[in-house]
Amino acid sequence: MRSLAELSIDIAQSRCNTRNRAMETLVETLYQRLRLDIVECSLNPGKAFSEAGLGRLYDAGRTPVREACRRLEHEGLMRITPFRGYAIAPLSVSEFQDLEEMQLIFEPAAAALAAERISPQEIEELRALARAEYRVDDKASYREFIRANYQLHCLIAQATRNIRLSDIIANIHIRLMRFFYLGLSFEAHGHTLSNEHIVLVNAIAARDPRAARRKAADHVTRAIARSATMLKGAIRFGEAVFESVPAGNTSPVRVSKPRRGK
Amino acid sequence: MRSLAELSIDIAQSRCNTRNRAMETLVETLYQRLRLDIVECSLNPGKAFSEAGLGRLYDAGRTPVREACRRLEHEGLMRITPFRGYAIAPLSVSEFQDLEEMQLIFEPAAAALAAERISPQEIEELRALARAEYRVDDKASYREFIRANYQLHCLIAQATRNIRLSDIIANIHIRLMRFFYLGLSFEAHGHTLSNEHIVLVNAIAARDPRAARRKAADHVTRAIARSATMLKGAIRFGEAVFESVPAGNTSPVRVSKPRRGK
DNA sequence: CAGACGCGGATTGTATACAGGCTGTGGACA
DNA sequence: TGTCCACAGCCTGTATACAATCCGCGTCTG
Repeated sequence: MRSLAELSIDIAQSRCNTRNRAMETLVETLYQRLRLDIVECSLNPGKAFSEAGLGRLYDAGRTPVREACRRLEHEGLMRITPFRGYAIAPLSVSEFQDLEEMQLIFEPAAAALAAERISPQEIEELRALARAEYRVDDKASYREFIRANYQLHCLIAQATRNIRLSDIIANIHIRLMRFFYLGLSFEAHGHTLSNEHIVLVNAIAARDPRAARRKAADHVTRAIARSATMLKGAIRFGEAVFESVPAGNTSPVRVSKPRRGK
Repeated sequence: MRSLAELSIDIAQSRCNTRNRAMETLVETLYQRLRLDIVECSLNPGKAFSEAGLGRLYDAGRTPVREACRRLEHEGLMRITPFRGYAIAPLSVSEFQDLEEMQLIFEPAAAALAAERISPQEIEELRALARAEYRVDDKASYREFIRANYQLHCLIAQATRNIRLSDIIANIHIRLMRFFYLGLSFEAHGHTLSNEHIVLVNAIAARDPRAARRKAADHVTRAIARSATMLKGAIRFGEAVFESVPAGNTSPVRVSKPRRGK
């Protein structure tokens, strides 16, 4: 199994393809680290921060923090309130539903395009990724599976040869990963999903766009159905909080120390 | 006909819905102005700039320029090369094709969703926008039509009630507008498109998702077919340049004054 | 006691100073 | 004459200083 560091690289590599070189500037590294921590939920959704606070946490100045956070905001991972402060973007049921709705639109289309344009070696990579399963009780294998799932879908998106489309799909999956990392399991058994993946990859490998579209649609539809039942138990006040968060730090308002007595 | 100032507001209002208040900070105004100038191509595609140069142009410091440009880069309107400089994102045939491909995926789906969720008064707004036509020889009416077309499609996207999806569709149209502003006309006569819009809006107003999906698909398909023939005359070396650009300023490399003689 | 007002403190927005990187030019050398 | 190397200059990346903004609390007033 791969290490966490490699995972960071994996996620990093498949991000916005428009930027060519990476990991050379402070903003870039900070952005990568923050993104990983947000996606893996080591930074609790909804948690509030100040620029200086984040700077202390990640040992960086305010300027890089600002830039990295601006980028994360644009990707939906962070929320910025002008003159107020920063907060890790909270996870909500409505966001989850929006993302699933988009998946239902994008993924079948992407699969169809990929079936027409994918290269032989990409097909091999896809097959390898589709073989990934996980054991229900093994936390590590589950996290590994989340990564493989992400890579699989990103690879299909890349195979469309439409960079802009690929970026958008990758972003959707990045945002979805937070829900999975927080414990929203894909399902009770690890091989059903794997089977769906294999069927989808087969259709793409056969270069059959119509079949690929249908299989992808089936896959997403079933995933939505599965998560729907799971979400019910996790709803509090219309917002889904999948992990206990210290009450004082959930609100995106100012983080203020008690005023000093005179 | 509305003024240019109002157009600026129109475009501004329908941008990324995640940010609530606008036009209060320097970055925000600078961003809006830059965006408008890029979309309307008063800043030539491909033109290179330095932070200080842009700052002089728009009377702002380097920090706001940086932030605004970063945002524009993320939206595909600007290109940043680390340690090198900034350039207005060039227009390429491949970008145009990518955008159209995405339109073909998103618009029918959005139309179908909108048919289910749109409100009565939004339908009225849609009808008003769909009535817009343009006269072939009237530059002003053409620009007005571009704006109406943009608003129409954005309104449909908003009616999906999926903010993330709506943002993405709006971005696609913003990027497409540059091509139109540069002179890639929609077609020879102004009413064919209007007719397509009216048919589409009718399907949405009838709350018929299947019809809406089909009409939107037809609309986009025809638009692609129309633009395909027009593009042929505008291709130079694989990159489309629809307007004469001073040769010295097109390349995204460093803008450097000739070195001072000793 | 309720509501309005003003001040304090902390935080973000912006400008500016400093450091590091990249490119182009000019000269030295083969 | 062609190639390589080093320096100079400009530019971006980052840190820091100053200004503007907002919130909370205390106080004052009715």
